[in-house]
Amino acid sequence: MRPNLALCHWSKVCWKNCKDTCIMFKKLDKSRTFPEMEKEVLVLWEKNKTFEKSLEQTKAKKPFVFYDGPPFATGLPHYGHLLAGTLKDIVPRYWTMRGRYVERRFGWDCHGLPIEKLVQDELGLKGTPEILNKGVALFNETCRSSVLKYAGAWRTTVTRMGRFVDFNNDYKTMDRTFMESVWWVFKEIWKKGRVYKAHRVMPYSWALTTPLSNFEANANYKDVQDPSITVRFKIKGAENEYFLVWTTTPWTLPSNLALCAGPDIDYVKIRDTAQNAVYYLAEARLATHYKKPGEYEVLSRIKGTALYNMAYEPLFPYFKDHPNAFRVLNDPFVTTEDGTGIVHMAPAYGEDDYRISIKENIEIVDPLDIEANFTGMVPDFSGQHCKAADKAIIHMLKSQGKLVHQSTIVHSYPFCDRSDTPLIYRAIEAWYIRVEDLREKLCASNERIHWVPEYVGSKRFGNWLKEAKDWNISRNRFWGSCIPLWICPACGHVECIGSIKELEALASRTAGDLHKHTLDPITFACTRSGCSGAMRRTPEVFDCWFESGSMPYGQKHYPFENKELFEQGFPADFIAEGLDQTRGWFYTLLVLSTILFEKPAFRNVIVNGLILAEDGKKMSKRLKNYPAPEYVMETYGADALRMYLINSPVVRAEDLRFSEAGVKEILKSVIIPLWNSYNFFIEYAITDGWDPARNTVRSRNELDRWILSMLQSLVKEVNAQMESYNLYKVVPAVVDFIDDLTNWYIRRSRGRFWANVADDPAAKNECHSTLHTVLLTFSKVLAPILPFVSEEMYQNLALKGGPASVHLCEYPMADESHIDPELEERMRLVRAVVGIGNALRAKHNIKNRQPLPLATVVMGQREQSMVRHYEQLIREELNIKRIDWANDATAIVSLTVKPNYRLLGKKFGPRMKEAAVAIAALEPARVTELANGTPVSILGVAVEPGEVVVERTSLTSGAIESRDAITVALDITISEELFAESLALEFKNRVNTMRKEIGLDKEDRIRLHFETADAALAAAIGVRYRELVLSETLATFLDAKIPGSVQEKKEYIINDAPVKIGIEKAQK
RNA sequence: GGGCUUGUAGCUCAGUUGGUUAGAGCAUCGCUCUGAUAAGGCGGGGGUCGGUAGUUCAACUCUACCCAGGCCCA
Repeated sequence: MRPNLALCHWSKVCWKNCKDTCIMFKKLDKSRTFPEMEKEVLVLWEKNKTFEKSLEQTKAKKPFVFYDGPPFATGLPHYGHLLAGTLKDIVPRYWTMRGRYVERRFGWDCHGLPIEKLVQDELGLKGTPEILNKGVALFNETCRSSVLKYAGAWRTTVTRMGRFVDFNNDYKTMDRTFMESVWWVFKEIWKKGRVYKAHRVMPYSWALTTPLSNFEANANYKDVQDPSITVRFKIKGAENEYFLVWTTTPWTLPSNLALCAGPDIDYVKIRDTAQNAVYYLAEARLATHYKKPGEYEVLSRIKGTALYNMAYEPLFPYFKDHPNAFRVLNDPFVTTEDGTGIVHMAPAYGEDDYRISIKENIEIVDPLDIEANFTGMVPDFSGQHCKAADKAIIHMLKSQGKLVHQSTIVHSYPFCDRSDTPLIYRAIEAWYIRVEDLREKLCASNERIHWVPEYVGSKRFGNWLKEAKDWNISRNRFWGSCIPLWICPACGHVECIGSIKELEALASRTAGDLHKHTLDPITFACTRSGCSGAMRRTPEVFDCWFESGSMPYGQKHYPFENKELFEQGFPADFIAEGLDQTRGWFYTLLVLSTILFEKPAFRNVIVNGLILAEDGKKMSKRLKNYPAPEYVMETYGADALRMYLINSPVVRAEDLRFSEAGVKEILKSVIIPLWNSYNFFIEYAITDGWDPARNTVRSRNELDRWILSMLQSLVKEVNAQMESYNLYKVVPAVVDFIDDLTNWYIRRSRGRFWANVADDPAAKNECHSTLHTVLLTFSKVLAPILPFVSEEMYQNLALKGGPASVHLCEYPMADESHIDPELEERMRLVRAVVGIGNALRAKHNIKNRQPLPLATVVMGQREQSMVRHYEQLIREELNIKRIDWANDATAIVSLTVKPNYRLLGKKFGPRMKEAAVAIAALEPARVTELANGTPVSILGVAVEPGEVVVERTSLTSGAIESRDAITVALDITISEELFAESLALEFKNRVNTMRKEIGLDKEDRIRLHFETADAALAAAIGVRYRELVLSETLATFLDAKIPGSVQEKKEYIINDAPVKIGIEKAQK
């Protein structure tokens, strides 16, 4: 890594006697961008097999189990995936460095509607009949070959993000081993008697010939015009009396089997004067149906309960002999918001219809085929599509005098998201897992999970679990794991298969692929003795959430392989997914693990929020309202993107408006300053030929000890936050540390780095050692979050013979012996004093280069004793000749006291206001006493100094400012001498600027020439501060004349006067 | 409609068990520094803490209702 060896600059003073050569650091290439650097690091990892090595070297260590929630690879990864990927990288990297074995297998979700829909489009197949017609084999094989179409692109992007994850040893939900484990899971549940078959009314797409989940049905509501008709049902045994019933789905009327009234609703029996008929309807609905009071006459009033069991004549003859049908039922779901208060029930086509009818022992009838055409059960409309039959049905009712009113209604109606056809609600036979009786156990499992943020687990997820519903696990589709139930058509016996071996034994043949088209042909003799039927598999496939929830078992092919390995590593230590998985993966993992093992499947989970576009809308390719991830990574780098993401509210499950400026900001506030510090160190280490083997770590210098203390405090803090999965608390701590490092430690240490080695080799070694230690440790601290820049730094900073990558290092643990809280406090005070001084200069418009004669610093005795030691430092920072220390500021400031409400509020309670007035009114002498530590009595209660806030206001208009308990006063009188010094410093600044501009190396000696008409300036430079100028500009010669032979000439302005400067490089 | 959640400066966000001058970064304006710099420092302006009502000596914080956004569910 470091090919360039150079002469050891330390050879004269080197106590290790390395004499001729030292290993040098690699000089930084300033033309290289961060993305370019990152790509080189990727090549390095690839070449050195860094990820593989990190696994290898921890193989024997305690596992830290991570489950990767599998994404669909039917599209390219977006920011949501990158965010999840970042979390899934940072935590495992961290624990790897903490010495745990973290297997990371990438997972692919291969089954389900997204891919089926794509393939349907690709093959031009509209619905189930066309798929069956073309052949399930062709369809499924096309799915198989298409599902990983984007896998390559995923791998590229995920790798570019820096994620260490195993793509070679990945898992796919379509793997035969995975699918076999799914069978095992299902059979375990079957054996526990939790599987049952039932009807359920669900949204149904006739175009796709499949039921949809409510969620899918909600995705596409449209305003449509539908018929709105009121029909009359003739009451049995009464002449000319009818129930009035309203519907917007006339096609369900042929399947009508009952009516329903609300038990507590008031109904009226009226005579319709125009039609001369008697009608029953809800009293509350009268006004809607009859505009004028004269149109009807009320005969009697009755409760809904009185209508119960009244029989009526069927509208249509198709099911006239249906048992228990054609009577009025009661249920509180009926409202009087619309219609007539009497609801028509077609049990196959409405959720309430179904529920109430089943309770009343009315079996459903469903005279529609899979494409929703009427079958021969309804001969009048046979072959007509249900929606198309509306007109003919209305026509027939009208001609038979059963239609009372006809109009249309515009309402919001769900459509199939994929085919854009209206959905119908329809009873579908499906397989269920009983979950409702498990609610308590689910909650108990959930108690054992550490959620970040906490509320997602306790509130959102907890509430959901309390109302868990039985789980419909079957889908009438093709490309999925098959439900392993074989049913005998002769006797109805059901056999659940839990492994390939079981199936092969029963079928006396080998079973290959486990997908529908290869599995369904496998039949076997009924296992019930005496039955000669041939058992066939039930046609449904699993809900793919069942597979996702089976992932812990499937990826390990448990229990067929890896039995012990799995059991040791279950539950997983960590998963991370989006908030939208509350009802998805989080739920299915928990349900299955609770049924199987009465445990959660994971111990810790970070839930991330949604990433929106900067305009607050969803990211949309069409709207182009967000920058492409590739562009962001190639412009700012993956490190910047990673840190931006984890420093945002998304890691607390809140939304993030993605902002390119935010990524740039991370670069500016973290990565660039870090890089500059690193560059600073390298420059001087190279200049001095400093060898990291010489690192002493401990230093006598207070500034060194301070930054080392701050470093160890940071390490402690970062570990604490990482251990509790609070990733969002890490970046602010890091940013603070970078500020300490660059704006205090390095700035204050420049002089030491610039000094000659020979002057004090030990001191020089201490500052190199310190900064080296800080940067090397810091690179390890940052490694999980900024894997690239930390690697780049590590490669250059690390000692030979150590781990080959920062990602193979042990994570730093806080060395408490370096932490010195008092030192940290002292430095905080020093920086406060300097801060006030700088603020005063700014306020009075005095440049830092203008030396000032005196600063008076007023602070408490204890604080003063902590800070006085740093007088030299403060003088340099503030460019002040002398500091006077004082602890009584009464001459320059006035004191006012205010109560510390938090403390005194408890003491005074309701008398607080009174007390506040009394405290404010204290006489100056008392205030001073109090400020100096003497308690005072307020309203008869002793008030301690700590219970009040003392505020200082300057008495004079001079340069005085107070913050907290510190007051600084600057003497801003500028003597002729100080002014001359400022001129010299200005000149020095111009020369050094010029040195840089003309490309001189910082060690080059120069011959310096200048010309100016300003006599004071010329005197300051050439005479009074001649030595200062010479040494500060590395000049060997200084003359107030520029000979014509000088090539480099420039003109500058100092204090309004033009100055010409000429520089020649001096011979060594 | 229900559960959860968010609303604080132009933008992105902090804000302890309620405690009185509501903070930071960015942006903006002014000043300034620079022999590590893709830089840095100091200062100014900028807020009825989504709204209303209540509890309290005291509310950004607690309660109720309302408004707006989000996720999940119906």
